[in-house]
Amino acid sequence: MKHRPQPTRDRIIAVAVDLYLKGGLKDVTMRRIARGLRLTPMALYRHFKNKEEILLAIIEKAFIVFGEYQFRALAGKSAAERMWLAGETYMAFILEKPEFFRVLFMAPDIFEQIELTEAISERAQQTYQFLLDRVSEGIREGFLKSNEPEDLARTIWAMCHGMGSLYVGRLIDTDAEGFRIMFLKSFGHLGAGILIDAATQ
Amino acid sequence: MKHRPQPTRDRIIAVAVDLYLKGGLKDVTMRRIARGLRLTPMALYRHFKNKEEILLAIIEKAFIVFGEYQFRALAGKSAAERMWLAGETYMAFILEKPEFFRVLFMAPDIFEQIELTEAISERAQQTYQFLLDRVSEGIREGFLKSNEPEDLARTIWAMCHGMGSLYVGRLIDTDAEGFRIMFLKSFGHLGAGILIDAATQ
Amino acid sequence: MKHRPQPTRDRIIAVAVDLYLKGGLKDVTMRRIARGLRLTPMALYRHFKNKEEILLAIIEKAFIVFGEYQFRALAGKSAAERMWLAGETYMAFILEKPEFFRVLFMAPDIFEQIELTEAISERAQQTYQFLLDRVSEGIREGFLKSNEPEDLARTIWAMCHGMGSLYVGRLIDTDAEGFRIMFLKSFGHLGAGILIDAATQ
Amino acid sequence: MKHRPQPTRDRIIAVAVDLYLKGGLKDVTMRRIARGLRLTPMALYRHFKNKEEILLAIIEKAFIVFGEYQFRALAGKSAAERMWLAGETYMAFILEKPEFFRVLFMAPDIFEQIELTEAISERAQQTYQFLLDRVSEGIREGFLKSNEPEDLARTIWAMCHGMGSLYVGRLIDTDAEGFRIMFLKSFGHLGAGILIDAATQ
DNA sequence: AATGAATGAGTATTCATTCAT
DNA sequence: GATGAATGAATACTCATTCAT
Repeated sequence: MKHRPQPTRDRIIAVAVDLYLKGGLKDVTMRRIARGLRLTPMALYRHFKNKEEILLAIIEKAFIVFGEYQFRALAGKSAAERMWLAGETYMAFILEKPEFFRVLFMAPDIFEQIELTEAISERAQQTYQFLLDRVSEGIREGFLKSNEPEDLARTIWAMCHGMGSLYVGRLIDTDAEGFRIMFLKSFGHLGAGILIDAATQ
Repeated sequence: MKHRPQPTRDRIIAVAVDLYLKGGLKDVTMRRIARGLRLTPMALYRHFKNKEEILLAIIEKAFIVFGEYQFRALAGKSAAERMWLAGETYMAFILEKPEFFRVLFMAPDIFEQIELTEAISERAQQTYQFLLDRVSEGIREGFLKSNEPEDLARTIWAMCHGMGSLYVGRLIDTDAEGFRIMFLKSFGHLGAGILIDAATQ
Repeated sequence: MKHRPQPTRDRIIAVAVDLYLKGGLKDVTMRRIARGLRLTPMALYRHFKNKEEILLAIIEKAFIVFGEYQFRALAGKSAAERMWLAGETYMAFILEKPEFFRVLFMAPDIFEQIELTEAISERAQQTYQFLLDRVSEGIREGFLKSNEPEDLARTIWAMCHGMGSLYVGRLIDTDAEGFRIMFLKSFGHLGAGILIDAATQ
Repeated sequence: MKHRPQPTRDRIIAVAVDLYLKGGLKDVTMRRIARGLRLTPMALYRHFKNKEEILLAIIEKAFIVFGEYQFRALAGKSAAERMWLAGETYMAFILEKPEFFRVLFMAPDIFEQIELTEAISERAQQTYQFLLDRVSEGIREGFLKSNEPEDLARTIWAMCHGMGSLYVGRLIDTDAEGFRIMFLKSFGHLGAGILIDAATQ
C-alpha cells in the first residue's frame, strides 16, 4: 500500500542537481550532498553505488525531462505547426528548466569526468534527428527550402542552442519574458533571412 | 629601454594556460604548474599572490587572444566585408583556439570560482557591441534589414555562438574542415532565410 | 535424530574460508561474505555475534583439517613408519592446504586481531607433542638417537616448518612436485646428517 | 656543515616498522605513523611520495640490516668456520632483529600489497646463494657430503628459517638464551644426523 | 530469518597555503 | 628568488555495526 518509491534517492538527486547548478561540478561532493540532506556522507552509499552513479542519475533525469518537452511538439496538427512548436518547446525547456539545459548541453565537464561521452552524443544525435525530421516534413510540405535538410536542421539547432547558451550563461542580460521575445524574434529572422535581398547572397 | 621581461611570471602563465587547455580547470593546480617549471609550489607565490591571480591571468590571456581575432575583421574594406569577416574570425577563433572559446564563453566555473562575473559580462557586452556595430554599418550601407539592429546582432551572435558551442562541446560530430563548411552554410542560411517565401513569415 | 544442519551458518563459514584462502585476511569482510551468499551484511548477524566469531570459525576449521592430516600418520604399523608418515602428512598438508598452513603457522595477524594467541600456542604445543611422541617411540624402538628427544622433535619440526614456510612464502621457487622431492631430500639429510664424519661434530 | 640526513624521514620509517611489528600491516596507516610522530598525516608526504614508498623503505632497511649480518660470516678463516658463522649470524639476526626477520621472511602480506614479490624473491635467492657458497666451499674442503650441494644448502636454510619462524612466531616457548641453545643443538643434529645408523636411511 | 536506513570511525590522497629560512 | 617543513580542510570511499522493522 505504501511503497513510496525511494524518496531519499530522489532527494539526493535533487540536492546534487542543485549543487551542480550553483557551483559547478566541483561543488558536487558526497559531503555536500549529504550535508544538504542532513545525512552522513555514508548514507548516500545506501542509495547509490558511488558518486558516478549520482552524476549519471542527474543526467538521466535531465534526459527524461528534455524528452518530455520535445515530445510535446509532436502534438502539432501540421508539419509547419510541429516545426514551430519544436522551437517553442526548446525555448520553454530553456526557460523552465535552465538547470537541466545546462546539465545536458553546457556541461562537457560532467561528461568527461564519467565515461559518458557516448550517452551525451547519443542524446545530441536525438535532438538533431528530431529537428531533421521537422525539416524533412517541412520540405515535403513545401514550406522549407528543399536543399540540404541537414544544414537547415543544424542551423536551426545552432540558433536555438546559441540563444539558450547565451541566456543561461548570462551573456545576454535579460529576464525570462525578454528572452522569450528575443528567442522568437531570432527564430523569425532565421526563417525570413536577415539580408535585404536574399538573392545577393 | 631595459625590457624587464619578468620571465618567470610569464612562464608561469604559459604553463597554467597550457594545463588549462589540456585538462580543464581541474588540472590547473599550483603543484602542477610548479612541476611544469621544475619549481617548488611555493616559488609561485613569489610571482602571484595566490591561485586566483593566476586564473585571472589565464582569462586575461584569453581576452587578449579573442580581441586579436575580432580586430582582424576591421580590416575589411566595406561594411559588408567587415560583417563577413566578423563571422569568419569568430569561426577561426573557435577552430584555432577552442579552449579559449571555452574559457570565455562556456566556462561559468572559472568565473564563478573567482569573483569575476563582471569581467565576463563586460566581455560579452564587447562582443555583442562589436556585432551590433557591424549590423548598424550594414543597415547604413543598405544590405541589412533596417528594423531592430539589436535583434539582428543578437541573432547573428546566437548563430555563431551556437555553432561554436555545439562543436566545442562535441555535440556536432565533425572535424575542423567539416565545421568550417557547416559554419559558413549556417551563416549563409541565416542571411538568406530558410523559408521558401519569406513573406509568409 | 533430526540433524539440524544450520545450513546458513555453515555456508557463511564456507564463504569466509574461501575468501580467506583466495585473498587473505584483508578480503574477509562482512560485506563480501554477504555478497557471496546473496545476502545483506546484516543477515550475518543473525548467525554470528560479530566478525570475530567468523574468524574464529575459520581458525577452528583450519585446526580440524590439520588434525585430520596428522591423525593419518598414526595408521603406520611401526614407530618408524609412523615417524615417516608424520613427515609425509605434514608435507601433504602444506601441499594440499597451503592456505590453512598459513592460517595456523604463518598468520600472526589473524591471531593478534582476535584475542587468540592462546589457542594457537595450544595448537603449536599439540604439533610439537605429536612429533615428540614419534621421537620417543623411535628411541624406544631403537632407531633414533636416544639423547634429548625434545631437541630431536624440535629439530624435525623446525625442518618441516622451515620447508613449509619457505615454500608457502614463495621463497623457494618450485612447483608442488619439486617441493615434494625437496622436502623428502631434506628429511633424509636430517636423518643421515650432512657431515662427512659425524663423529667430528 | 650541518646537513643532517633527513632525520624526519628516518623517524617515519622507525615508527612505521614499529607499527608493523606490533599490529601487522593493517596497523601501518599514514594517520598512525603521523600520530606517532606528533605530525599531521600530510606532513609525511613531504618525505615520501605515498604509502607504498614507506613500505618500500621498511623493506629496504630490513634488507640492509640482514645483509650486514650475513656479511660478518665471511670473516671466518676457513670454509668450516665460515659455515659455522653463517649459522651463528643467522641466529644472531633472529635474536637481535626479530622484527626485521619478520619483515623479510614472514610477511608475505607486505610484499603482496606493493608490487614487490620480485624484490623479496631476489633477496631469498641471495640468502640461498650465500648458503650454497658455504656448502660448496665445504665440499671442496672435504667436510661436507659431496652430493647435491643445492639440497644441502636448502636443508640448512630450512632448518635455520624454521627455527627462526617458530621462535619469532612464538610457537616455541622460550627466551633468547633458550633459543640460542636450541638453535645450536638443532644445527648440530642437522650436521650429525638424527638416526642411529645413517646407512639404514 | 532477513532487510533498509543510517552511523561513526577510519582509509589514502590532493590541494592551497603559511612560516621560517 | 626560491626552498623545506608542515598544516588544515577537503576528496571519495570501506568497514563493522546499531536500530527499527
